[in-house]
Amino acid sequence: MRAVRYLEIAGDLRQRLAAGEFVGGRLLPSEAELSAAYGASRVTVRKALEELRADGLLESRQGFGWFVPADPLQQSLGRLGTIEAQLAASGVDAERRILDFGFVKPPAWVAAVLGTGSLLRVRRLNLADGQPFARVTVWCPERLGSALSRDDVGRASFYELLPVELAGATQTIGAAPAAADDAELLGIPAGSPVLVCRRTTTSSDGEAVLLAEHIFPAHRTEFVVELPHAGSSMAPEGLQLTTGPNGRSRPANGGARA
Amino acid sequence: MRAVRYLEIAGDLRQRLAAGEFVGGRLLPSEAELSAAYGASRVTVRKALEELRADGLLESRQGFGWFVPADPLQQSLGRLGTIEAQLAASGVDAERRILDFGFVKPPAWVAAVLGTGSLLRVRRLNLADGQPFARVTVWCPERLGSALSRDDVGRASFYELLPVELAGATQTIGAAPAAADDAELLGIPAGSPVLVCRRTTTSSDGEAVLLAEHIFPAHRTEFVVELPHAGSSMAPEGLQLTTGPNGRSRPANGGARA
DNA sequence: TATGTAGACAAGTATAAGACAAGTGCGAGC
DNA sequence: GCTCGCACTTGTCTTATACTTGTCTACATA
Repeated sequence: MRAVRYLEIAGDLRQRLAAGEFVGGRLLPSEAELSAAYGASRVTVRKALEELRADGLLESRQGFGWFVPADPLQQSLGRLGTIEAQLAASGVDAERRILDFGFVKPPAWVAAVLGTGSLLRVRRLNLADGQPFARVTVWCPERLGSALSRDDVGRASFYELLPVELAGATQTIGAAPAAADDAELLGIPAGSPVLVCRRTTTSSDGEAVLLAEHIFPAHRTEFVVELPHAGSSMAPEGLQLTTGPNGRSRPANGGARA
Repeated sequence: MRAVRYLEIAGDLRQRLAAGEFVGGRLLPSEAELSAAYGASRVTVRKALEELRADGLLESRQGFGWFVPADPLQQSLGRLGTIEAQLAASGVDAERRILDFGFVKPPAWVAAVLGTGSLLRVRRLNLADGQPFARVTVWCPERLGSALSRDDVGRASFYELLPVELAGATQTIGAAPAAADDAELLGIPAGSPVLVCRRTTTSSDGEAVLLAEHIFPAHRTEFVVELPHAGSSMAPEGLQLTTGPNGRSRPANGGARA
């Protein structure tokens, strides 16, 4: 089993961080010192440090050093409001930038919902006030999507465009490490957490007609559910918690980083 | 009947993978090493590896190596049901292991909701069929919590225990990298994504009486929302998307390296 | 034809060693 | 008070070697 040096060092530093060795506003040893201590080059040590930075465990300032951030990843919670209200209040324009528009063969998990036929796939980046806000992929059967142009999907929502009556939807909310391309589009480090929301919309005749995947950067986004009556169950009404079938021990992101 | 070499190798690798020989954020032996070990050419070994890649068991990156993917398939979509129903149906026992029970001064974000007075804090680990399932922290005002014993909270839920009438709740669903201690409890690597659900429950007289934080490993958990009518908005009914104040400066170039 | 072997090459990654620019902290000197 | 320079830091780049996967061709064998 091969080992990767910088991941080893990152793991060791992670342990030392968890042990509280560096807390208290103190700086870590300099890259040069760490390099000597671990017997690795500065490039390698740096990669390990970048790894921890991507996890929000460390920060650095040029000319100063590496340190444990004062508030490691909390915040961004607290003040709440609807997205529409926020956007309207601050007068920002919600731009939709189409990244990709075309008919493709769906991957397995999409085919399981919409069928294996050719599907219209639209990938776009939603911007709020110029800031990337969400990476969206919409899948739609060719039968319905063939009437749509690239300009259509940039102007209006699929709900308004599709010539079918929509009945209901099922939405799943999960989390995952950001893929490299999504991370770049959203302006976040690869591997940092993103909220993944997949919604299957069905028409009034019970057929799945739309599958949308929204990917939000976790540090800027969260969902809020208002529950008029608190149920006795752990999961609130309207929400169902599902567990995956596997107890697979999730490996460290050996390659998930890039 | 002639044996097909690359299928033999694939089968052997499958066993070794199932035995957990390679998990853990490390790399498999290189194709050259496997080639020597199995006495087969690199092309043959490669075909075996590709076989496992097709099954989602392995991934590779050019110049890096083969590794067990961070995301063990999606699935778990489709099969829906409440957590209670699922647990009951599969006959697993949902154990609650109390980690911590005591009165403490709340951190700022809790004090903002429940006040700055001393609070009962219960930290526990929820297990489903022996597997860690969620790390839960419950905060409760001393006035209400002083009547509860450690055994009480291990046996029943707070909803059943509190002598007040509960009116409603607000739940936020977000994602974050796992803290080191949570990661250890849940059996996942530190920094990997977790779903963070915080629910504030209010009594019938409008006072916040309970604050619960559930932390789920993202790769095993996702929320499902059933939406009878599809709204025209991007965010489904009952869900509001909120953006944080975003004062936090994320590392500008964290993982932006391609 | 299907399968396997052997080899070569391109492209990407890991690591080392070094150089330089730019930012920070601090003390000497004014 | 103030500026200046020095020491030290991170940020970024180059050069180089070794190793890895990705892809291809040529050939052997049943």
